[in-house]
Amino acid sequence: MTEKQENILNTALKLFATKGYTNTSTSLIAREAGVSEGLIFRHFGSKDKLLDELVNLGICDMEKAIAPLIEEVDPNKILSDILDFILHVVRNDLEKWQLQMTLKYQSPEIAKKYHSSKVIMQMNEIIENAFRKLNYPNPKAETKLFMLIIGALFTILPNEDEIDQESFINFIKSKYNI
Amino acid sequence: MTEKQENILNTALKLFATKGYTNTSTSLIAREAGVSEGLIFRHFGSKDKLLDELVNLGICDMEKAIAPLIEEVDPNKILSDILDFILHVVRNDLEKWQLQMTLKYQSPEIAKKYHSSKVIMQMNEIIENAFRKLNYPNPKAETKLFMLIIGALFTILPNEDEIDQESFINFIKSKYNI
DNA sequence: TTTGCAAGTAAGTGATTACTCACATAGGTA
DNA sequence: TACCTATGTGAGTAATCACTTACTTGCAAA
Repeated sequence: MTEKQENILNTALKLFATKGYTNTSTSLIAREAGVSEGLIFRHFGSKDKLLDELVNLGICDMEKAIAPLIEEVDPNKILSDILDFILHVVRNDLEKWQLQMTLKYQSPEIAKKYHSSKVIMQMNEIIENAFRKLNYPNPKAETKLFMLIIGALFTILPNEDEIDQESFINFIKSKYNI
Repeated sequence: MTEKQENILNTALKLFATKGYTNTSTSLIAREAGVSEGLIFRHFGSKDKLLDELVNLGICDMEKAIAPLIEEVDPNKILSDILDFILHVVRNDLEKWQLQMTLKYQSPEIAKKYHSSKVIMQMNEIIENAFRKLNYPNPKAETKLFMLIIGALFTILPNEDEIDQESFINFIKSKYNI
């Protein structure tokens, strides 16, 4: 992985996440990344495959992020950690994760691949297990709602100031008694 | 409003909602609507203004939809009716409402206009008032969460079968004791 | 030293984009 | 009848799109 390759990936990630996939041209990516447009196609083949590559990298990041949760036994800590993680991401790593979360509006086919990936299934399992341990009557639906809330947080939190972000996360925690 | 004008509006609404704004060309709209491409610009000026027009019509629909809620006094009925309305929309009028709900991924500027429109503020008020009547300790945050859930439902419900749709809505109702 | 190959570029390609313009057609009014 | 205006069209426009091609450059192995 050369420096220019990384430039392309970082730039594309930023632009896809902020402007959207179809709204971002390959010529703009090249210009912002400081490379010739042809290089994008030399390394990644097509604009589609470039997005695909970013999603794959996102899946890797996701795997690293949930790794500590797999061994965690306290269900309350699991839910709490996830919400803290969201807050951390929105403040520090937004672009990287926003792309994954808004993927369904960028490219439905690639989104499908992502949402049926092993990590997402694993994430589901971890959360469902937590709700089961906590004796929630309907852990499956509870998980679906929790995942829905997490995803939507990425679309509203970035527009709020830090205080509101934190107090809203704390409010959600209180709804789950954590 | 001539028949061809309405064709353009209906077709654009369908395509913007399903394919996305930037992914829908004016030539495709014209072809699907059975009119010449020039007519779109004669009547609406630009692709942007066409979207704007659709959003304005959406705001009108929204006003009609929440009108009955303004006079409703039972807070539980308000929340319940809103969730039922979501279910009804997803099943019968999806395209029309999906555009509004996914607007932030289509055109951030126009989305801003929509989300700061009078109707949305009113909707917020109605829900917040309901939570206040029900003595929820934090009605403002509760409203934000409720709106967040409603918005996100438009992105996940359409992919599920009718039984799952209904049971998930009922699950959410049960979370609010309705 | 020579060879070979990956990295990188500049200048293209045809297709498609949003949009314009000259013109045709109809229906109502003076 | 003559004229006007709104509705509508088809063939354009320049710009931009994703992508290709012919061509360097730099570096490492033979």
